[in-house]
Amino acid sequence: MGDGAAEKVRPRDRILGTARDLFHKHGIRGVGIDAITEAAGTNKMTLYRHFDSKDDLIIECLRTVACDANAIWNQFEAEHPNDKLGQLQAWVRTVADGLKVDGRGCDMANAAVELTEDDHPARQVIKELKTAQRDRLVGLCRDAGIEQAELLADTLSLLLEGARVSRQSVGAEGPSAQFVRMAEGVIASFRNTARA
Amino acid sequence: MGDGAAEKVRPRDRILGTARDLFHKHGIRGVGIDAITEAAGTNKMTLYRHFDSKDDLIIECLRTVACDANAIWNQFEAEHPNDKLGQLQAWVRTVADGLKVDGRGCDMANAAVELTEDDHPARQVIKELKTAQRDRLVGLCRDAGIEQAELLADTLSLLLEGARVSRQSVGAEGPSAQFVRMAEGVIASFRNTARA
DNA sequence: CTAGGGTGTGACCGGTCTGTAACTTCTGCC
DNA sequence: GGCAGAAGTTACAGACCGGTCACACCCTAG
Repeated sequence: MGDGAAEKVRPRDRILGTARDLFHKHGIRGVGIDAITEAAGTNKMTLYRHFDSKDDLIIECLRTVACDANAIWNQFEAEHPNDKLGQLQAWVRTVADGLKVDGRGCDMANAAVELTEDDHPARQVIKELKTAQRDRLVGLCRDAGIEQAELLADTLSLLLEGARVSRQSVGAEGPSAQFVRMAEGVIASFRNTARA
Repeated sequence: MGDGAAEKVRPRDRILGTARDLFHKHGIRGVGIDAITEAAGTNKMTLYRHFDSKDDLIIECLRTVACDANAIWNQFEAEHPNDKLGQLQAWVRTVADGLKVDGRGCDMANAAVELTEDDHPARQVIKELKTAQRDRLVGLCRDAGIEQAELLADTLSLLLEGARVSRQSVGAEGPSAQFVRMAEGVIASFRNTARA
């Protein structure tokens, strides 16, 4: 029931999509393989034919998350061509909207919290993808003409990461509600600092 | 073996201490009751005689974490009497040291990430205790003569929260390494803002 | 000495978890 | 139409989970 047109999607992609959704909502450790296959309208054997293990599925999910994030970055560039500062402001706005809409934070960060084993295969993937995101933000800040681009990018990163986890701890009315004001203030502060 | 003097500690306190330690290291969902009782040198029945359930134990652990945090706050006051700005700087330094030493973040925030059920009994406790911490930081900022005390406190909160989760994602050499510089910069910026 | 409360022991329950095996059914392509 | 490969089904293995039970123990207070 209610499947309809979506049925044409390959089982692998259905599994990937629903797993990502369920992991996001209930946490990685809070979702079992059976729940994923059932929600994806398939079965356990098919899942294990496409993915070596749950860990493999987790990693593949994180990659699609990063892929979607990159698509949004590209959208910023398309909507504000040759306006790096506009792209940075779009980033702030978009990210702040996400904070209001979604109660759970960053899938990568959440995964890092949940998967506590130091040698978990997903850990290096998380580090890799998170670092790529940081690099992209640093590049944007640098292109926007900010002197201390790394420091601004890192500051914005921590503010965002903090806002997302704070939202999960104390809710949307907590400190995370001030994210836009903070981010814009920090950006303005860095733009005025030709001295330093 | 290796117990010795610590044997005089009551089972309840041993359970509480080791549970807190294991939860911190491996995450709440990553530690079973059996692992706790074994590490605490006791057994499951004794645990359940002192705590109604695992959820109850989790909540009690979080309370001791908050209690310890409050003790550190009191220490700041004792070491820098009548010097609110000194207390704020001590907070920054202490918190930054914690970032270097400990690879896992805030137990409350981690618990909020792990316990995804909206009505989980620990969630309201987390919210309550986190709010209390925020209030204390706001009070400190206000007493230090900062005009926009709430905004500064919230900014510092998000920076810290973000630094702790970033450390788990990309390691100690990532953005979290700049926490002190960011925090001091933000504080200085708020002190100079009598205008605004 | 004795009574009683706190503690330890081992078995057990029902449930869930990841992952596998053998077999059947469907689907797309020549 | 028929064939190969993908997908579905059922059952199962082995481990672990939170939680309970009946019972034996020990230590201390009276």
